[in-house]
Amino acid sequence: MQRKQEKRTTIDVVSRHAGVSKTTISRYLNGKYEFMSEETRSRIQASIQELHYQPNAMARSLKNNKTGLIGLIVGDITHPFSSILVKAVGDTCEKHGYQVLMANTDDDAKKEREYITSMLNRQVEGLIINTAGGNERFLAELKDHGILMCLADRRLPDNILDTVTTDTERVTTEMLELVYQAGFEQVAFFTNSLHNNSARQRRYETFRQVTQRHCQTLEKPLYLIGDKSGEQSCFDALETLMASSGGKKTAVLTVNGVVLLDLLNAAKAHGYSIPRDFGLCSYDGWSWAGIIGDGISVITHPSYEIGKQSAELIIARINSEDRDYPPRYLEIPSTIEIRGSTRCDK
Amino acid sequence: MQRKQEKRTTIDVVSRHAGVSKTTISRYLNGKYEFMSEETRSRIQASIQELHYQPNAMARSLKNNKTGLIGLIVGDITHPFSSILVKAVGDTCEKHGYQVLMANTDDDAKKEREYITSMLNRQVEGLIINTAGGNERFLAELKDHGILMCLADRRLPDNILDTVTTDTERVTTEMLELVYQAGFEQVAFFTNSLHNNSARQRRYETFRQVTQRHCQTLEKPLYLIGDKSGEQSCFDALETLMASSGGKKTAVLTVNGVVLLDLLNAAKAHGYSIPRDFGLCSYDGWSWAGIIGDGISVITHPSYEIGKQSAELIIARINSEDRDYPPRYLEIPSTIEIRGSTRCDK
DNA sequence: GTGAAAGCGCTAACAG
DNA sequence: CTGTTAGCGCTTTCAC
Repeated sequence: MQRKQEKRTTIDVVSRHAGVSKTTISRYLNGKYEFMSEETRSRIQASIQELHYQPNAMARSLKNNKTGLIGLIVGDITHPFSSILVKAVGDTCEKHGYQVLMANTDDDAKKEREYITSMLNRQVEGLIINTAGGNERFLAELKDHGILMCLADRRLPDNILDTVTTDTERVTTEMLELVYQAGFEQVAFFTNSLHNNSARQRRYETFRQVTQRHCQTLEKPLYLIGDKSGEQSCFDALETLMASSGGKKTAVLTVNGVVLLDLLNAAKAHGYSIPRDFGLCSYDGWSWAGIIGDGISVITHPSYEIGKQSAELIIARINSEDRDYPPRYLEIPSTIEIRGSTRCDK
Repeated sequence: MQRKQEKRTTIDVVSRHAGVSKTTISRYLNGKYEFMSEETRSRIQASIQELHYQPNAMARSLKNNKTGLIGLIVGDITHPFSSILVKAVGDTCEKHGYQVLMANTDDDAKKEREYITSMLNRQVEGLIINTAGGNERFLAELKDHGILMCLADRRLPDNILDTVTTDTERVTTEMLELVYQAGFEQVAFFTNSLHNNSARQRRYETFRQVTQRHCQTLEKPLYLIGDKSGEQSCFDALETLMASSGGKKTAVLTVNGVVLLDLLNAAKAHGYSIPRDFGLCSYDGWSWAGIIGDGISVITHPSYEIGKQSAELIIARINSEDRDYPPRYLEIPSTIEIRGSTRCDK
């Protein structure tokens, strides 16, 4: 048994086996049955079955200039948002006969550029990008070269590309208003680095605006938590916050599930109880948010829908006659779930 | 601006621009600098830069019969295990110059077959499969056709393929012994369907053996929770268990994080407190397990390592001279974290 | 209805 | 050192 490379059967072998030309086989493969007799057709079918023939997709792509491949670039596949996005994109692409080439950038702009380039060399027909940020110029150039792209979740200034994101401003405002209504007098914002991350920036910016309207007296509304060693810096930040709260009913909004987890650990370490010592709400409605204490109030990201719509947008553009129509911009609604963590007992 | 398809520059254009033949360009691309003068070399370099030339990877693959593509099939990308696996495979493949074609099967054997076939048509050089189960024959046939595969986490009978999994038997035994030592008198196993899932089967089988050794008196040690509507059936199962516990100190082992979450919800609904009313431990050391109550004792799956080793195995086989060497079988150690949920106060 | 032949973009003998 | 030539496996005119 020394097959090693075991060459797959090619169209040539099949054509010989069926006693017709490659052309006819090709026609058969592409469903152009009107160009052959009933008999030829069934003979070809038999040969293909017998030889277990499977056309080489690479060769096909080369000729057709159509690979049926869509590139998906995510910042952090480990994050639940990304994995749901991946699933949605996969499901949607499959429905349209596309397959997904995926890469994880660890939110590194350089890696992002490398993967995009590599995928383009593989002739992906379009790209769905959850961009790490910092590649504005690069992406703009690609667009000028006629590369088809759709941004998922994170935007670019001026929305020069198809974009699917959420109604962050609306849902953030609503959540904060609910917290104030519940009786909290001040709210702090815990986040990791805002650098190059348009989603977090939008969250913070809205927070800032709402906070201003409510005549915030809190001396330090923003707490930056290190991206990596979140636990310790979160522990310290919480201490600072509680020390300076001046007896006012205070709540915290965490920018995502990761920071939320850091904060919960910090609270536990400090011996704080929620919502007795401080109120809490967060983005990212991860499954466990409902069973911590009396439940954490959350803003849930429509991850699946973002992925689905991103795929639909890019496929629509690929299949469109005029691929240069103006960029589409979609905002998918997030949802709010109010639970025990934002109850305020005066 | 009506570029539409905007053809990319090809090797032909570059060769003309640089005033040399395609062959020389090709040599340049493949780093065979010894075959050209210093001058030619720099001229080519200049042309490539100027024209922004990027070789077409498809065409290259077709010629070389080497795509640099590895297929990754996961059962459920939404599950943290899978997303970490994907990350590990991606990282490792990148290190070796491979790229990942990924697909999610929803643990559906038919989808699995379809995706595998489609990937093979795209000439992936090897496959890493977290198999849904039920495709034993299909996979065995592929192997006979010389297809290179590595199984991740879930095994096949007889280990006919390269496989990377965990030392489930050891770690399960150890965890259960710790629970008995802590003072619990009986342990029940909560799981979703064992059908076609070798990982769950191994967990249950080990549980069963350990339970027998401890002269289990519990009338019903196994509780099957529906795969989908887990909450309700878990609620009922918990009720049954508590009703039949006969005053004995009882603990529960849940087969994964999903069932654990269902059980926690059920316990909350019933008003049970852990570990006062029953002890609890689980597979899947998800981040939140540490902050529920006094922490949940968990068995942590070495997901990243499984992915990494799977990729290493398949790449090793691809690059090997004799690709037919016997299958490798790797067991990566899981780890145990004991927390408050398995404390037993008599 | 069917096939011969050219070619997608690249690589690899083989000659010079 | 460099170029000519013949394909990789498939699709597509164009002719019979």
